[in-house]
Amino acid sequence: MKHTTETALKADLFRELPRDCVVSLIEKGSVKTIGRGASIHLQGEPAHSLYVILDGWVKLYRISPCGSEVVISVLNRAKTFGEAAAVSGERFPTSAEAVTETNLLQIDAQDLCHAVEGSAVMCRAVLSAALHRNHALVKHLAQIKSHTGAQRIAHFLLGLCPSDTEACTVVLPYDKVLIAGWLGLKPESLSRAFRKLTPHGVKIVKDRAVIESVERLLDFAEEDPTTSWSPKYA
Amino acid sequence: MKHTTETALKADLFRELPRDCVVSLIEKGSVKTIGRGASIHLQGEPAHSLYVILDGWVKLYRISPCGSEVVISVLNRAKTFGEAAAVSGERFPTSAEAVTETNLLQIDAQDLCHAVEGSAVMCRAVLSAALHRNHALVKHLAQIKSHTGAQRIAHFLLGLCPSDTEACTVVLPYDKVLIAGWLGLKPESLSRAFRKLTPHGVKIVKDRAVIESVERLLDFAEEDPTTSWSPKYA
DNA sequence: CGGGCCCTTGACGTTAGTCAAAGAGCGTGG
DNA sequence: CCACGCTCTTTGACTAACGTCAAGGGCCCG
Repeated sequence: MKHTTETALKADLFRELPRDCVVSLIEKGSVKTIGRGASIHLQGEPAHSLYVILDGWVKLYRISPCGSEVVISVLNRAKTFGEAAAVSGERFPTSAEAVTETNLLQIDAQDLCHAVEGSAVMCRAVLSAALHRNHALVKHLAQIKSHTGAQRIAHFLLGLCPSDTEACTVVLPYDKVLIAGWLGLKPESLSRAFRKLTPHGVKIVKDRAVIESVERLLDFAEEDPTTSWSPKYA
Repeated sequence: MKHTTETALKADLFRELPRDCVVSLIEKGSVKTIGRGASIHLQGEPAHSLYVILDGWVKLYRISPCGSEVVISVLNRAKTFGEAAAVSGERFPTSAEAVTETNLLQIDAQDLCHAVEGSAVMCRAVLSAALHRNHALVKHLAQIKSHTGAQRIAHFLLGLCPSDTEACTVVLPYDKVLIAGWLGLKPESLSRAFRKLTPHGVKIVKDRAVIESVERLLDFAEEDPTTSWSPKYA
């Protein structure tokens, strides 16, 4: 249990809070191990809990009226989800599902509510988490609206690169079906879009991406789609 | 000034709060009238203020690295923006611009911070506003990812309809360039997509949309794009 | 060895963006 | 009052981006 607490303390939601104010909350939670593909909660359900990911990957998604799945967010270790809905007594805006075998810490909404009521810093922490989520959504939305599939992949890969390298090889963190969903593409389109990156110095080998030049990739990622078809740098 | 206060009290952010706790905050704010097309704040600026729209329309948008504008949100009377960034001492995640002549109440971030520190309900209110914004973003993102342009327009129009009618005429709330931006389309595509709604009982006349049957439009809006091209209801 | 599942590829259709042009409203100034 | 210029909107022709359907290869696991 010690280990659980240590991991949970590093969660984005908790890391800036005084330790003692958080530990009691964490220790009220229960740890769950769930298998790949298992559902954690459903969109529209009352938000009975907040979750902290101790290990593994979780996707948040919505099912549209016509039945297709839309990936809203993909989270891993030390990320939390459900906290905003939990404190407000609302319903989950998305469904959540494990995409790998996953260890979760589940904390009761009421416990969180009490903690928030008892402590202004805790309230601020939840607020700050919501703001960051918001910001991430806004950025993602902007990407989807203004970049082509290949450019979105480029951004995705750049996000996986260590910041100070010029050439690097990154491991794709989850399977390509999920990457496609996250980037708003079908798997077939993803596969083709990967190949459009070849002339920009990216090779995909199984679950690895070999990037020749981060700078070159960034140029491509932020290039105006309008200008791309007439490069004539000859 | 009485009138300003009354309008501001109806803002989504304030309406559930005890009146006296809000009035002093509102009265610290200053009213501004700004013209169509004028900038209110820029993305990346420190969030010095929270704004309440007293009258008019405001768009929140981002400029992508390649220079294109992405509309994130379009707001009108009694909506607030900037509050989440203001209380967290962050930077604005978007730029804001008036799309009509607009009256704004501008409230200093520090005043808001003090109010939040002094009152748990106020903190909850900000949190709740952030959550709703979040939810709206998630829904919008899901729409963009899973519906065609014409279907997004259909949803947009349905959102303008009074809830209990079968046939109705709605006025488009702002110009078509902005509607296009909001729905993730170019004006030309919007114009063409409008025409695709004709067989589903929608006519666009100037700035009005005449809807023959709300139910029929809803069917179209939520139909699986896959099945749409072979309806053969003959 | 066989059955899934993931991933890729090809052929084709749909959707939306680009470029160019022209029509419709509207305020201004002659 | 009308001509003019302006912006918003529509249209046409073409292209790029993406989805769909179908097929096949690689891989893991029973």
